[in-house]
Amino acid sequence: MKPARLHAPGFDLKLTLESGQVFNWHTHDDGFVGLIADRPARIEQRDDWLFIEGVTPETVVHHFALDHPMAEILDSFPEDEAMRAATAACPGLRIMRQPMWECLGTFITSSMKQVPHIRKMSAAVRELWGVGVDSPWRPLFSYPTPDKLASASEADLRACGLGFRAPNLLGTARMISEGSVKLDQLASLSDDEARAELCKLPGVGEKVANCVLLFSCERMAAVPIDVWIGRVLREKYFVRKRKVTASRLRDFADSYFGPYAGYAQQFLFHHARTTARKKCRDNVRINTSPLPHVH
DNA sequence: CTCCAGGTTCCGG
DNA sequence: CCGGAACATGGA
Repeated sequence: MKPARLHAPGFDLKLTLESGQVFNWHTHDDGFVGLIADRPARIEQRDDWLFIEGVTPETVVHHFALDHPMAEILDSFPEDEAMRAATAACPGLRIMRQPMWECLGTFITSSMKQVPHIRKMSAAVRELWGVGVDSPWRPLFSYPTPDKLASASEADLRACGLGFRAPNLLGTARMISEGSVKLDQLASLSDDEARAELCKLPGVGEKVANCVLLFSCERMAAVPIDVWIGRVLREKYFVRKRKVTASRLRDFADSYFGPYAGYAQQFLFHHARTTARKKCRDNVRINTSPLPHVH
């Protein structure tokens, strides 16, 4: 496929790929390499232009949701200080359109893990049971199908470092494989119905279900509430309130942020994480600075 | 060595 | 309904 160029003003490839919604892209020189629908792709951004190899620009537009109405989305957010700071910090961040099964599988393994760990576990699962895809840039592996994964053993998955998540991923793969939950039927359900259906799967609770709805089902109102978002909501919207329960947070998130609440969540999430990392670096600097000697 | 990480599930008030 | 605890693993 011929290399192509795509004008993508207001889009930030690096920010989008490193915002914790997707775990299977690799840096390659000044660009990124990964699979889109099992086709190897290399994308590099220079200013407002994307340089694309391996797939069509149309594929990139769809996968990275370059067609999302960002002006309308930003306009729909509530006006408060936390949202203003978060949106200002995240220009160009898009919520991608991921394949459902892969999104579900990786987020099942995400519980109590940091992003780099999730990437590592996911890579191990791909390399053991996925299909190797020829790529000019680096070896790539598709995410194994439910059928393929269903044939693995729990011990196999534990060997990938999944720990207690192994039986969850395995059990979910088996249920999808048997057809007791049908992912391709979710589209016809309401948000609540689809969420309930996903929650039938082992290892899938509200948070993971909402990740799947938001990142792979175009349900822009779905708000995954993890520890980070929980912290942000408590600090910014429940100031000095005692004992804000999880269901209270969920009700608030569902009613306050509007039709694109999932986008609001992703901006708040990324902003919280980046400012926390900065704070962490500052602390390290302070702690490692030489102590004054007292004689 | 200790602490905690994009949670879920089960159990006892 | 709500709070606690167990659940593996690895990196800081």
